[in-house]
Amino acid sequence: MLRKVKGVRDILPPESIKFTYVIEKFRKIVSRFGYEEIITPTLEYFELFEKKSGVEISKTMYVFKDKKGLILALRPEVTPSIARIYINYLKSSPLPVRLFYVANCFRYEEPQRARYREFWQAGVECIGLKEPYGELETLTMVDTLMNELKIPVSIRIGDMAIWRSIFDYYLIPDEKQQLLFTALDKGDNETFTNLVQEYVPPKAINMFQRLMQIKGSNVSSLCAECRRILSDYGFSEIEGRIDFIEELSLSLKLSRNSRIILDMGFARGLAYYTGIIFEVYSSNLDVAIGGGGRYDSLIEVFGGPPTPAIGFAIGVDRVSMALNYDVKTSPRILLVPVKPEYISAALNAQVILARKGMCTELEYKRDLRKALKYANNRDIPFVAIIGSEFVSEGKVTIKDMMRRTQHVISLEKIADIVAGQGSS
RNA sequence: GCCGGGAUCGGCUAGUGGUUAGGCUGGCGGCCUGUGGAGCCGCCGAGGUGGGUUCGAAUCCCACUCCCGGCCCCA
Repeated sequence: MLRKVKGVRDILPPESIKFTYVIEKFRKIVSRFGYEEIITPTLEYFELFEKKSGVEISKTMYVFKDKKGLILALRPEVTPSIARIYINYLKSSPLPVRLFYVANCFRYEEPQRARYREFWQAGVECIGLKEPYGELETLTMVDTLMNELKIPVSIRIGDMAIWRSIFDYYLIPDEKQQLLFTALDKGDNETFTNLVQEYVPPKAINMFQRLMQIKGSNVSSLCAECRRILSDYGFSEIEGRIDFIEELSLSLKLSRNSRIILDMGFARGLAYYTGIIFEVYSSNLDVAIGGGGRYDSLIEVFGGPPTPAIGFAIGVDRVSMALNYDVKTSPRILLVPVKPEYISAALNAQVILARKGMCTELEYKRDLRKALKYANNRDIPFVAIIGSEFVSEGKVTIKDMMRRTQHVISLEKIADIVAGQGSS
C-alpha cells in the first residue's frame, strides 16, 4: 500500500467539487470588490514568519534546511508574503492595493476534525485603507461571500487596540503583551492575572476582568457598558475607541444571515494585529471557518513605509465542510455510438456540443445496453444515441433518463431539452 | 507534544491459533443484434508496515505508520 503523509489529504470528487465551488465563489465575490489575484511562493525564509506570526504559529511550522543550508519554511499563512511583496514591488502603487489569493498552507499540528497539516486558505489583503473603511469593506465581503454560499454565520469581533493602549499606558513591554493576548484568548485568567499584576495596580486588574466579560450581540448596550467600565477606572480617553466600534457595527449593512457578536475578551494568535479582529463561525461547525483583522504596523516592521492594512481569509476546507447542500454541476450528456463505425460521428457531435458549452462524455466501448446502465449508475441525466440517422439527417435520439422519455431531434435542439435539468 | 478508539478485496463487512480468508456491493465479461434500474453465470479483487511467540498467526505480543476523535491552538 502506498501510504499518504499524515495530515494531508487526497481530495476526490465529490468533495473536490465542493472545494472548487467554494474557491470559485470566493474569486467571483472578491473580484467584484476590486481585488486581484496574486500567487505567492509556498516556500519562504523561516524568518519571514518567525517574528510577527506569533509563537503558536512558529512552533507549528514546517521548517527545514535546503541543500545550501538556508533555513526555509512552508508557509503557515500568506499575509507575511504579501507584506514582503508589497514592500518589494508595490510601494509606489496607488493605494489602496487590493489583492486576493488562494493558497495551500502548512502547519505541523496533530490532525483532528477540520484541522489538517495542509489546508487551503482563500484570503484578501487590503493595503492602504484606513479605519473604518477597510473594516467596512472587509466585513462586507465576508458577509456577501457567506450569503452567496448560503452559510449563516456569526462574526465574532474583538479589538486589539483597546487592550494595546491600556497595556501601553502601563508600559507593559511588547513580548509581555503578546503573552497576555495568548492568555486572554485561551481564557486563562490565572496566567493573565499573574503576568499583568507585575505592571498594574489591583484596581486595573479588576477593570480587565470586567472588560473581558463583555460579550454578546447587542452591540450598543455592550458598548455603553464598556464606556461605563472605562470611565469608572479613569480611562475615559479610550472611550473614543468604543465609539468607533459602535459606529462601525451600526454602519455595517449585513445580510439577514449574518450577525455580529462583540467580544472584548477575544484576542488572536497572530502577533501582528493592531485593531479590529474577527473570526467567522457557522452553526454546523464548531471551529472558525474564517478570520482576519487589521495589521497597521506589519509593513513598517518589515522595513516598509508606515501603511495601514487589513485582511481576512477563509479556510476553504472548513467552509466546504460547512456547506450542507450538494453542489449542482452542469447536466452531462452521454454520447453513445450504437456501433463502432459511428464513433467518429459521435466525436463530431461532441465537438459541436462542446462549442455550445455543453458537457458531454463519449462512450467508446460499451454497447447501448451497457451504456444506459452506466449512465444510470453515474447519474448522467441524458443519453444521446448516435446512429445512422445522425449521419444522414443530423438527428440523434436524446433520452431523459429520469423521465424515461426520448425524442429524435436535431443536434442543435439538444440544449432546449437539457436546459434547466441540473444534477448534483 | 499528550490522551482515547481504530486499520481485512475499490466500498461495507464475516472470521478469537490450523479456513483454497467467506458474504454483500462494485468493476469487467456473458446470457442480451439500436434501448436502462431485475435475474442468472463467470472473472477481478484483501488482513497497514516491520519484528516477535508458535510446528502453524488476520487472530496473541511489541514497535512503527496512517485514520477517526479529544486536549491545545487555529483556517
